Amino acid sequence: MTAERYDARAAEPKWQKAWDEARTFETKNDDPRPKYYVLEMFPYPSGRIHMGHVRNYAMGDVVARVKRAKGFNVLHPMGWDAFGLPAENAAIERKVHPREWTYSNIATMRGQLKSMGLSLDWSREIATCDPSYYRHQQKLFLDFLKAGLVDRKKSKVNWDPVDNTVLANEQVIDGHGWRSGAPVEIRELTQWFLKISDYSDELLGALDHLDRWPEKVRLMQKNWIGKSEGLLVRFMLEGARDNLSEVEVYTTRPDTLFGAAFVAVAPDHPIAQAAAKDDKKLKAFIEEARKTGTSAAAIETAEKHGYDTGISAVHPLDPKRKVPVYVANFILMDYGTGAIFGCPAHDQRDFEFATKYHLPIVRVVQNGPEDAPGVPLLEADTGEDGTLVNSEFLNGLSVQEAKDAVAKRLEAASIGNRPTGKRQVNYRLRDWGISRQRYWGCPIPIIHCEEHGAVPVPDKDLPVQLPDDITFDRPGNPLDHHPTWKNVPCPVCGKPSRRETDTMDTFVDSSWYFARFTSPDRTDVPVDRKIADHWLPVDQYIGGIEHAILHLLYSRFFTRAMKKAGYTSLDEPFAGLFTQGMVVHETYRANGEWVSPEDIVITGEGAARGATTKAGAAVEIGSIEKMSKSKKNVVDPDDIIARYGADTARWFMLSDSPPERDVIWTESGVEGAGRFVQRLWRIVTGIAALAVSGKPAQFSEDALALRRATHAAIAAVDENIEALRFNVAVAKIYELSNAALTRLNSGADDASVRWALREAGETLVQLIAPMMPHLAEECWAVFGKDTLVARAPWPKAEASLLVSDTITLPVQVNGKRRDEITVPAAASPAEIEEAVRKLESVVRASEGKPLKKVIVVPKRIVNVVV
RNA sequence: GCGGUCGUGGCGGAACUGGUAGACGCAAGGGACUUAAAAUCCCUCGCCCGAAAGGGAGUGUGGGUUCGACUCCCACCGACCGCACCA
Repeated sequence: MTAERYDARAAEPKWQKAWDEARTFETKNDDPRPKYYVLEMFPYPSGRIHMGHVRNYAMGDVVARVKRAKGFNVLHPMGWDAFGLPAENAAIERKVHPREWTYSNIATMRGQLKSMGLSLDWSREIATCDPSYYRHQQKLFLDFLKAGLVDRKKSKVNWDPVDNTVLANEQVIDGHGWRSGAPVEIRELTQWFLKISDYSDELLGALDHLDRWPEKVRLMQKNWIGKSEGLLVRFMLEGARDNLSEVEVYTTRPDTLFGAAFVAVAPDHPIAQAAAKDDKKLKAFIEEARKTGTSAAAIETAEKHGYDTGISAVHPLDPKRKVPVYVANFILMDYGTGAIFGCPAHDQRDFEFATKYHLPIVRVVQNGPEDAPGVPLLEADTGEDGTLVNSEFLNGLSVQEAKDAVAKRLEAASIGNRPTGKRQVNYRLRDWGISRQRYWGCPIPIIHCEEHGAVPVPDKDLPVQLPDDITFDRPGNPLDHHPTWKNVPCPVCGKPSRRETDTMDTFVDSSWYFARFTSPDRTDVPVDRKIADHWLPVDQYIGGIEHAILHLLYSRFFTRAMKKAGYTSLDEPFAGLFTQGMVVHETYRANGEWVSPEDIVITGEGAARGATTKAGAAVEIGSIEKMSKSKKNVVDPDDIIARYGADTARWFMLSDSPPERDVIWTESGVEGAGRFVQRLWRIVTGIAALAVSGKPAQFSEDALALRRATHAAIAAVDENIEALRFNVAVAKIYELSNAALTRLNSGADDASVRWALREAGETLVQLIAPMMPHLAEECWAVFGKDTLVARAPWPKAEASLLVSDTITLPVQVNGKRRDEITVPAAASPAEIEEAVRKLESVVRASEGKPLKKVIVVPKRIVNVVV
């Protein structure tokens, strides 16, 4: 047996070179085998890869390698989500050109990814900041424009005052910019929009068929789209100026119409605006409401305020009833009609409002005697179970019946030739504003002419390239400050015109890259339709949960838009989605300063667990958090790869924690993974040293036991990898390696044992190959193979070795395990019962009393009831 | 507030559709080898009683269904995540 240690540092580059030279992972589009497209979310080239990338790409690589071994033609590409703000920040802070900064980061990170030994087809690499990519994106934009999927409109936008740009609704989190974290302000700008809301219902409905997506993500998207079914209701007004004779409200609870206590409109509603013309107080109120609408702090504490306009609204079901019209700060102008009727008894906001302004609170839905009309409500009753009361012709109906009855009655009634009510479905999802006032993004290919308006850049002039000579010496968009770039003739009339200086939201870049990977060599079109239709959808997409809404929803829309524009034939880009957890690490502080894990020593365990710095100072162990530079709890993949090798890093990322949960990075965990690499190496070199001849006709009992372990491991590892339960697959590999090592250490005089050991060894190598590919190749060579294990077919479990002649069943007495019994596998339940009744432990436990019942569950368990 | 996910040893976690709870790894303890250390190998390792054999309770808490519950149902407690004036 060799005592040499496995040298990852020497072996890993060697095998990476071997794969490269054999073009092992380059994929041909015309390969006749069934296709399988594995994709991990491509990285932003921030500078260096982090452990999260290692985990993400290790998982994807396991899937890619296993599918390849199973005979699929696997597409597993990599690229760069390369436009974005950090490049501009680097330009400002360090005077580096965004392009230079980005490409140098890409070079570094490409090198790091290559050192991981991922089975990627690098010949398909793309970077979204490259004109060879974004020219097609500009073409797509223009085709979407033709297809009626683009809109240009003035709108209130979320303005990020730190990044100096517009954000989509999805990019505002708790009133703060998703990247800068700055409180978002509201501004009015003319913006380009992609009409994602045209697809609201389809994007919602199709979620039901995405059965290989996490339930959680589907639910988040469903809530985001926010479908509601309701009724538009017209209220006639008395006392409004500017000929505003009515207000239309939107409601999902028309059944509660007889509980209406007021009508409220948004501060920006025309009625509010008109009323404010000769009401200074109202004007001030509206100003105030606007302010609180934008400041993030106010949103949290937001108290409901209203202003009585003095206008009356006539109840549409009973003209004798009149309710006051308020302007209220909690009404949103861009949802529904910007106006509501308030029913305090059955809506919590309306309840608070009515309480504050002493408006009547009348219950109209009753569910049980405790809801009697005389009993005052302490809060709104928002339940939809119950029966209508106090509601004239609706009395006695259920909520659903009443909704229908009101809708029918109002649809039939009309004022001025228009029906008083109209059913309407509303969505929370708004159109996707894609204009960004930034330099480092895809230019929007439009030229503004005074005469001809927004004119598309002709195809022959694409791409509209970003100019290189730009400066970042003043705030705002460098494209707008550029002396010449934006001055171009109108494509229609040739008169001096102005180029659009906004660039596209970078989420546009990532909304179709998966399609571009299918034919990245086509310079003439964004995608080759036939090839894209062949490869798409992505069979397995893997990435972080943080993209549950933004990226995934945009991509689903974009895929439909591409279909409409004639580029592909599919609706859904990702058939299978897996969201992996983060890599987290303990945090440490000494004297109020964050301390890096490298600089501390852990002492004790359990409650006594503590830490000191290497210099001996007391260290406070903090919470476990996502690795971040600011908390110094970062472990650099390069260091780990240099010290242990890529295989160890990959193995550790796949072990222990379920892939969808966070994994805690620990020093001892990596060491354990490193030990396993050496142990496997010893097992393999030990087995390889044994003399083996042909497959024996007879196996000894020991040999057979090992063979059973081998084939059970194949079955279990396969099953768990298919289900993406990498941690369990790893455990099953440990079991087989333990069995093999034990066998090896207790001697192998028997030829059939040696054969079984050899089988176990080779199987082990194949099973680890998707996770630790370099070690596997080295071991494969030790076994004398002159082929790559990366090209070897996936092992198959022999069915005959997965079953045995006898089985051991646990025996319970009254549900407690008391004994076990070994019976022939073919034994009938009656025979088993017979044998169990005679068991000494059963006789003892029953104390001579007759057995009430014996339950035999075939192949599982026997339970005796005494 | 609404919606969701999850609570299992010192730690990460496993347990197929209701059928031996704690696989596997980490940490810990003991031993072998060594001049010594590292590496490696062997043994022990959830809790309580017991020298052992064996026994008892046990998967956040309380109840229920079942021959049998980590798994299903009800209520509660806790952690995490998402949404949050969407009419």
